[in-house]
Amino acid sequence: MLEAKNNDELPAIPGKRYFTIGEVAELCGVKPHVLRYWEQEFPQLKPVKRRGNRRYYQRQDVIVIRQIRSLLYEEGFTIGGARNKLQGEEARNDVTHSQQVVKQMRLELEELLRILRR
Amino acid sequence: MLEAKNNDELPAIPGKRYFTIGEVAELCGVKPHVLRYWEQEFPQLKPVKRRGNRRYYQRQDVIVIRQIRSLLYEEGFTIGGARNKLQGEEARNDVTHSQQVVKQMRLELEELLRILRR
DNA sequence: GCGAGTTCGAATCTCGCCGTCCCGACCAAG
DNA sequence: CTTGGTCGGGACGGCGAGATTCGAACTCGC
Repeated sequence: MLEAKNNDELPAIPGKRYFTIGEVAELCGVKPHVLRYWEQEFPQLKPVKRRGNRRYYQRQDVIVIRQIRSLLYEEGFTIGGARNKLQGEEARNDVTHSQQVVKQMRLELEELLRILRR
Repeated sequence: MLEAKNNDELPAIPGKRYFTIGEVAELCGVKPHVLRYWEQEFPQLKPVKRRGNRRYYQRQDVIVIRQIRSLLYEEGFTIGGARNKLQGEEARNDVTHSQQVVKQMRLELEELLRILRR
């Protein structure tokens, strides 16, 4: 399991469509049971569920989880505060969200560049 | 004692120089023992003390306390989070930073384009 | 300068947020 | 079919953020 880290140090999100809870846990540095708990606390976190109620997270979910993580562990919000903040955050001029998007985009571009150079 | 309220509904700060802890408690809707507790938690909160270690708050202190109150009870920060936010709350020009990032990205994209054209 | 009310700090107590642990059962990939 | 990941749910726990209690020291109106 990943150490508790700054959000910036988390790995790029691989280019696949779906992730299991364990993969997301690795990607976000948050344990699976915490992910299940957050799911109860954040209405905006709703992974697809399939047979046996297994969760399948998409890239967007991973980004949301990283946002939550950042609000809780870096900015120092309570869960309620983070929930409200996320809620009222349809606003795309939110800085941390933009940063996330920009960062993710750059990572993908870099990977693309690597592929192109072969 | 004042009800738990939105910060906006708190009374105006009277035009005097010094306030006792009880007055500040009224003015801010926060109990005296909480004010003493916050004093341990927020280095930026340092009322003058006089004979018998009695606290005398100035208008500036009242304003700081209302900020803390808002961060904790309205925005949903933890004490640590509120402390950091108060701390780093200066000359924080996020907009220019984002612009910086976007500009950097465009440069990278242009380079990518150049590579693709070869 | 007297007495009612306020404030002092330190220690102790409370409560619920935010997980943690454990469980037997279920599921997916090799 | 085996192995290891995942399921929900209930019991458990640390600790963050106050709340309470105390006797003593102080302030202020009269």
